[in-house]
Amino acid sequence: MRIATWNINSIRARVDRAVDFLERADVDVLALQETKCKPEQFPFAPFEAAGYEVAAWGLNQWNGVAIASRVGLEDVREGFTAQPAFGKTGDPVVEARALGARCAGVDVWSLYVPHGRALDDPHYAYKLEWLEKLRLDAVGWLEVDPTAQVALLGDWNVAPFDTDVWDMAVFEGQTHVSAPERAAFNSFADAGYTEVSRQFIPDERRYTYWDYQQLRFPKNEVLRIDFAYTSPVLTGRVTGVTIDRDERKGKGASDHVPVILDLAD
DNA sequence: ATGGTCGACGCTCGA
Repeated sequence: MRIATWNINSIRARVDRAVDFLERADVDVLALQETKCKPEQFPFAPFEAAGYEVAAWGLNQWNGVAIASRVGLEDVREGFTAQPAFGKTGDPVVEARALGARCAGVDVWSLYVPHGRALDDPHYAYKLEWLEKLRLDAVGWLEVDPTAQVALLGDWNVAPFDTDVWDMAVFEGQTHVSAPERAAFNSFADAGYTEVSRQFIPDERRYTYWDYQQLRFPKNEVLRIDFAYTSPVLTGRVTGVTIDRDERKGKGASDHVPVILDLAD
């Protein structure tokens, strides 16, 4: 089985790329982030024509997560327990940043971790709380069933190592590289999860995100921020991980590329 | 040529 994660940066702008990718890469389950639409706007038909069921959650033009599967899609969960809310003005809202579903016995989570914006921005505290609450849930699932097969897939908006950014000098005092963010990210490993993309691709300069600004793709000014944590039993099934850099090429590319996990049957 | 991006509910916001 192959499962993948991809921050698609608008599913409506890139549905053809998404379905082409599923077929070309022979992917069974795809976790999508930044779909940027409500379910009633989601282009389900091309996925269904290709043989995939889709669960989608979105509240407005921001955020949005979805899971496409051709191996079953059960027990869909919008958000996790105690997922924090955020609102710059007005009442805080639980944003569409986490969607879970069971696909062929694997609890797949599509995660779009808050960006943080700046170290002194309320969004940064929100990001840290969001990760902590997710960790508590992830720990709880393994307490209930230590053999649970859980995949925490998505855009984590954290660069865990200095070599995950093209130039640390540029990131001095910025989000994505701060010690609290890195500690929050690493706490999932303390909880028994393994970040398998690093395990299988330990090489430096294997990036997943090239900002559109400042010609960062041709200049290779990039980040590694898309990751896949797997629970112990699922980690034992992972036979390989691929970062599909080619998906950043050409007209109409997302600014992120897919990360693909191969699982033994 | 010393700049240069996208996507969305877009005269602006978020990444």
